[in-house]
Amino acid sequence: MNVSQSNLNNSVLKAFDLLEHFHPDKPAWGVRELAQHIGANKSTIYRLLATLEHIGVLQQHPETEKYSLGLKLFELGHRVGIQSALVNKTHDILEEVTKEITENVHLGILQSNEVLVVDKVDSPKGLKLNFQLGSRSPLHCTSMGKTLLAFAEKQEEIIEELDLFSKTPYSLTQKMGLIAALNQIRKDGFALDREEYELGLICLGVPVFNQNGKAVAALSASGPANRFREEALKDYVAILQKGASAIQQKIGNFQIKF
Amino acid sequence: MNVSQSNLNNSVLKAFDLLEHFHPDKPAWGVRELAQHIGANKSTIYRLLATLEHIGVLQQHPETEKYSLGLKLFELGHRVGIQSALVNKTHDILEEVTKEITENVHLGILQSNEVLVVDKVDSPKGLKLNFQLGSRSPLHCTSMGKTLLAFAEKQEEIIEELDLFSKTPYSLTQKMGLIAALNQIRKDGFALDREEYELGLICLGVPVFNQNGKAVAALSASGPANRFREEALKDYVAILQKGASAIQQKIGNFQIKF
DNA sequence: AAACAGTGTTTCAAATAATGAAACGACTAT
DNA sequence: ATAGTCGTTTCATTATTTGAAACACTGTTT
Repeated sequence: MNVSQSNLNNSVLKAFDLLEHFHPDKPAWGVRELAQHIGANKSTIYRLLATLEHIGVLQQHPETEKYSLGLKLFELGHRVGIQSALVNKTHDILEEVTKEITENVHLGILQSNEVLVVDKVDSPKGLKLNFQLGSRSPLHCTSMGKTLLAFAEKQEEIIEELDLFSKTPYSLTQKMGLIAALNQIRKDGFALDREEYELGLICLGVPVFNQNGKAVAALSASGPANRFREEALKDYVAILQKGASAIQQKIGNFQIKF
Repeated sequence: MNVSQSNLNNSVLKAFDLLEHFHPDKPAWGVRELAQHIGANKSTIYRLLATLEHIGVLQQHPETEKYSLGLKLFELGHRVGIQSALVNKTHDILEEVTKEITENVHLGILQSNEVLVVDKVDSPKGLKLNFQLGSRSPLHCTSMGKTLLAFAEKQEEIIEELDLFSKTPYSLTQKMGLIAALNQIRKDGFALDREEYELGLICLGVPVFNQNGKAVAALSASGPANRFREEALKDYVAILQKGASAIQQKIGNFQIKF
């Protein structure tokens, strides 16, 4: 029934496929509900959910009886190498950058043709963003995404696979335009996102190189468009680049293994 | 062969059992190595590892070919409810408490008879601790643990299950002594750990109640013993308790579901 | 050079576990 | 009462996982 790939373990694939459905937009599921949504048998889903609940990977709300992601995942997620190899060493730097730039600061890496947010520090000013830790954003319409893409080794390959959808009227939706933008970013050393991802939001990103000169992450600052002063761009870039080199010092030849 | 419980999915249980072996002390495993350690067949472990790698739950080091925890877990771990329901709302408060108390501040919850560290802010002073986010500590010899235990609903039940091992010469290893300490903690409203967990380390913990009056977390400050001033204890407690009530305001009737 | 010890990987019949339609019990609303 | 939910269990059928052995590859030792 399942198009089971080679000799991978089917049950394990199904279990993690299940977990994927627990995202912020729909964090809690009942048995039938989820079975129907996936298009699988209720019994199967019931048993998978029960199994995952039994080991704490899911937790069940005592009243609604719906399942949501459990503390075992919280625990495992914080053991991941990126945490110890990158974030633990560099969080302090992000704090400093945030203090100087007084905007929301994010650290992201390229993964599966998206930006994965691996660390962040909120702006001391009010406005908070919903770029959560562990969340993903598109490459073509974010400052971190464009930065990572501009310095990526397999740039062309990745671009071929991208869906250049229009997130706002300002998003780059044409391959040619995106490539031109990326060339400019490589020259400038930074990427600007003027409301390409969200109206009213401007982000600025710079690459973070490891000591082998490979771009392993992107550092960005984000704030409301009305607070952005064109003439201060140079200063913003300087602060971010100072942070990026500070990170470079700390991480040695760190690299994401893929 | 496996003592498979009721009708839980065996493969899923095995997969997560595998993942448990990737802890900070041994973050990378090869196929045979892990198979031998678990006492399972190489083929089985090989296929499980390959499956988990295929979906990004594990990643393989390009040179050593050993497996370690992957970014998919990072992503899932940060989606967990506790994150959005507790940490996201209260991290700012932890920052403030840290500023005032100028020591390492942790937020922990009771889970599986241990303290699970769900948020932390490092002291502005040098000395950092190795209480990582997502890590677990024993209940009987930590300030957060004793706090949570002192206000736990099923206190007696839990104590019966605890192994009161001696982490340092100061650890409480007798049931009677622990119970007496817990009674005192309930009276005082705070718990002190004087090198019970680690020599040279003193921690102070207070309970965090939700708006239904249930103790859902513990807030603690930790620092080197030689920096601890006996006469400032009241001030420390006051700062922590102020933070705890600020958290109480924010979390409503939040509760861990178990 | 040849034998050896160490990896990870594939094979294939035998053993086991997952599957799903249907029935069940426990609700709630009509 | 009836019909609609829900989660849960049953049991024969089906599909998958299993593991000893063989394989391919590496580097080391004889």
